[in-house]
Amino acid sequence: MSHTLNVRQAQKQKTRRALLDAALELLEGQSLSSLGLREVTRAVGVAPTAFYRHFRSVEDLGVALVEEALGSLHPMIRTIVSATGDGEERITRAIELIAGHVDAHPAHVRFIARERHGGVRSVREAIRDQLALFAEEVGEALAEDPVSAGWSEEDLLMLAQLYVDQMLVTASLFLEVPEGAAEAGTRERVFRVAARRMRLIGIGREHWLEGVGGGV
Amino acid sequence: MSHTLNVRQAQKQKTRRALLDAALELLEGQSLSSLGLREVTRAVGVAPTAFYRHFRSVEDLGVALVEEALGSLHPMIRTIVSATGDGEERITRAIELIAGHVDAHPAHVRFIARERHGGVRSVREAIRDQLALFAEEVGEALAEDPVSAGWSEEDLLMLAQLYVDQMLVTASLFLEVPEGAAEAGTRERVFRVAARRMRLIGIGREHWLEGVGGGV
DNA sequence: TGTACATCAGTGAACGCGCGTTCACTGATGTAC
DNA sequence: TGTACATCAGTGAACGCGCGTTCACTGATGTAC
Repeated sequence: MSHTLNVRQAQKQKTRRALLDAALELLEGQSLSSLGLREVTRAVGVAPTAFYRHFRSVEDLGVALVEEALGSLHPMIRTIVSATGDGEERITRAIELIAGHVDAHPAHVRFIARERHGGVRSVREAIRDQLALFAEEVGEALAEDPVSAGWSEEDLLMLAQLYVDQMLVTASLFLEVPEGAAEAGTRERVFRVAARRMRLIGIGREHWLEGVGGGV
Repeated sequence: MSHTLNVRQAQKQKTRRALLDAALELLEGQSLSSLGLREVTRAVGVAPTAFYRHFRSVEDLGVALVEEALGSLHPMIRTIVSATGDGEERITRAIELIAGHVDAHPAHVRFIARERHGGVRSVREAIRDQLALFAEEVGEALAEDPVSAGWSEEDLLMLAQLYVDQMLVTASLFLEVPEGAAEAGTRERVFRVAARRMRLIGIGREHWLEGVGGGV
């Protein structure tokens, strides 16, 4: 037993976590490309130089945050796509899950929405790649649904990407809901608009093959 | 005639334009929240202090860029929504217009995609407000289409927002198409995926009232 | 048209400040015997 | 268990640099007479 309860490694992990958490919090009010190394270490309470024991640069830390933020999203997607029930039930359940996820991890959602098109290339690419994996996974789940009988691979992937996109759009709409007295009303409105969008896409899905099946 | 050909004003406008153009170019590789005032003036070739003759701050310049970038988008949207022809023709034409817009104003498209969820509140709000106006306008245009007979105000606005969103998503996909030999193929693929998405939404639109009209 | 004064876009020096990175270090934790 | 040495996460001083902002200025353009 050489590495059980290694105090040194445990402490290092703790500092690393603190750096990631502090960065995520600081990023609620700015973009990654303007986040400073000293800003992060100051928030944690360690010397600036300690940063280099964990990350090469702030950009590097950003890539680590992508893994974390999209990692927390992954199980939710699996739950949504594997849900049973009729269309309307599934839509309601999916949006509830999204709203719950935004409540649980608002900083993760904000980070992904902001940096998906943000100013740091490596972070953009990491997000793009992860979302492509999500879409593939959703595509595979869709393929097993009887509604998808007769769909081409390409059409399924298109639909999957649309769903993943909608999920992010919906999540970032919930993020903008202000806290306070009027919150409930706005939140309800976001919920209804999101449900309508999902419903319209679902209807398009049901009738997709009607226009294609003709004498081609 | 007191203000015809005012040389002073013309010169001032020219410098202002140069500042906006330089900023837009610098923003291809970073976010507004990390863009420096000195960086912009250096690119233009004026003293840092000259900046203050035109903008209070970089944030202020950012808001001006929103007006400009979304201003260039506005006529395109009007053209798309007022187009005639059958569904498939209109989709093709719309995507061609979007691709053409991205070619003509890549920096505008990038700026909006990046700062829509970026780190500067006033710029986010300016973009949100302008896009809400676009959606309203598209909603009004949709209302006049016979296909929209029987649609509620709320449903029309939802569809309009979905179209505006898709337009931006499509534009930012074209933006990512690399230049060079393989460009044509990737561009073609973006075109096809975008067309499929529009088609699916269009099909959802055609059958929207079928599920609602029941005995409720 | 000519002159005397006003305006104001752009200048350039100066400021205090926080930045990222380097370096040799310290001292607690880990390891070998 | 005790001792002697190795490892390495975190320190703190120091660096050169570019930042945003202030200020009094200059000199071309505009205006009044």
